[in-house]
Amino acid sequence: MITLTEENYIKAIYHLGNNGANTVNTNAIAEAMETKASSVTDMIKKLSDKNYADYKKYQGVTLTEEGKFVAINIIRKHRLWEVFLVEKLNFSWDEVHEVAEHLEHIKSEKLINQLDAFLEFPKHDPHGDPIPDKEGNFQYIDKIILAKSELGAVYKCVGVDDSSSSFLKYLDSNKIALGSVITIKHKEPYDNSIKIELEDREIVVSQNVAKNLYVKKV
Amino acid sequence: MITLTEENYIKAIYHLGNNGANTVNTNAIAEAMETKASSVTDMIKKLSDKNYADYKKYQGVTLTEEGKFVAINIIRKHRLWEVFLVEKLNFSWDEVHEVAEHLEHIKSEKLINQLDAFLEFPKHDPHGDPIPDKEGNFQYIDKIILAKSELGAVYKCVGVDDSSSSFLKYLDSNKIALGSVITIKHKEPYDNSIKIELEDREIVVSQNVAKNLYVKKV
DNA sequence: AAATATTTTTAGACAAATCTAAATTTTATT
DNA sequence: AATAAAATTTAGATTTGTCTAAAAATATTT
Ligand SMILES: [Mn+2]
Ligand SMILES: [Mn+2]
Ligand SMILES: [Mn+2]
Ligand SMILES: [Mn+2]
Repeated sequence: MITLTEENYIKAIYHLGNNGANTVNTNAIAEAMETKASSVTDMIKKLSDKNYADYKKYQGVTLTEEGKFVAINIIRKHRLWEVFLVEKLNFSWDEVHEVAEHLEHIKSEKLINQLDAFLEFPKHDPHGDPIPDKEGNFQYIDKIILAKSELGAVYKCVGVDDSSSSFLKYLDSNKIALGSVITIKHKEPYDNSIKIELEDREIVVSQNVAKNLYVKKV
Repeated sequence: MITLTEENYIKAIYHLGNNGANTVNTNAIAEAMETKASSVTDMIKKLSDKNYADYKKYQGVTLTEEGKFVAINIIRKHRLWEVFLVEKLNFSWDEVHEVAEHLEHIKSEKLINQLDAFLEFPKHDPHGDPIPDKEGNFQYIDKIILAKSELGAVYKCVGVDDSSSSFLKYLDSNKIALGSVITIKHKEPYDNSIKIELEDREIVVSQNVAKNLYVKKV
């Protein structure tokens, strides 16, 4: 039996360690989970005992294959629920994360696989992140951050790195959505802001925005 | 803040006390929750401290108005999720209860109200039980158990008292569903079994079945 | 009404997840 | 290489929900 808390730690370790690739520090986990380092140490030991993580004192932690599988499954559930909330229940993309944070812990294979089918097997969540399939497979999109775009080139918006409500609301108010096609009109060296063309209008976005919006060449 | 465990106790007290009307005993709660009487006493004290229940030592417990409101809200969520699972995710009516037991604790007003709208404001769950609206209002159907039916009269099946998987599967295998119309052909005094006519066929159901199936005169 | 049985509560302990404060190890700086 | 700083772990408490065993209150029999 795996507890809700254990699941949240495993997911945090997975994300912090670049999809389970790198070792993760105690303090990084503590910050992500909004808890204290001592609590993290205790939990890491437990995850290690239960074979979800490899851990050597003072050396950080990595997920085992079993741990990665758990993480991917929670992420699958999280993202499918987000799609459901947006597509079927009229949530906006800045409202879904918090609710999905709870729904992701509901344990029923049938529930999640039927939900997947009901949503017609979506490949991406409302923020552009890939949704793993039943077996845990998923592909990354070949995307870059807007900050690294080339002058004059044409891109499509495909994801966000920052899923905070304030950033998503900023995009909404500027009518930038996933799928929007943009042209790079000017890259300002002084403050790294970027002027982009969007359908009928041109807007200037800050470096901050440019670093958190993923685009793909079209 | 109300915990998941507190919610489950409140719901149990509500159901055991006939929708919050009667006093409920410690042992009855212990049996329903599959826990020990001593644990129940502790929890009752807490619910009383938090003003969800009225409690006098050795005298049993009743829900306060606040407690009843909490109970009705959990029941609303439970039953809406059951409808969702059957209508949208192709669950059968004997599979939904267990999953709904978990989904009922997800805390989001918007989620449940949008789900209600998405399902087009259903009035009954898959077992024929009424679904409270946003304000907590709901009506009972004017129903009786099949055991109390009159010879020769025509009834419609409108609900079940026993939602156990085995009973529901029994009904499925005998093609008895909510909405089925039946005629009472014979009431056997010896073992209280009842012969009923259903569309094209006649079957005999035991007293056990007759006591757990709700019907309404048509 | 006294004795017995049943129900309920209390006392004390335990596991899970957290915290603070102190101790230890590792890393960075002089 | 020694010292200072930062990160991590340990020790000991706390809260929530549970348990067993014993005590107390209530209900049932005789
Ligand atoms: Mn999310
Ligand atoms: Mn979560
Ligand atoms: Mn149910
Ligand atoms: Mn429940």
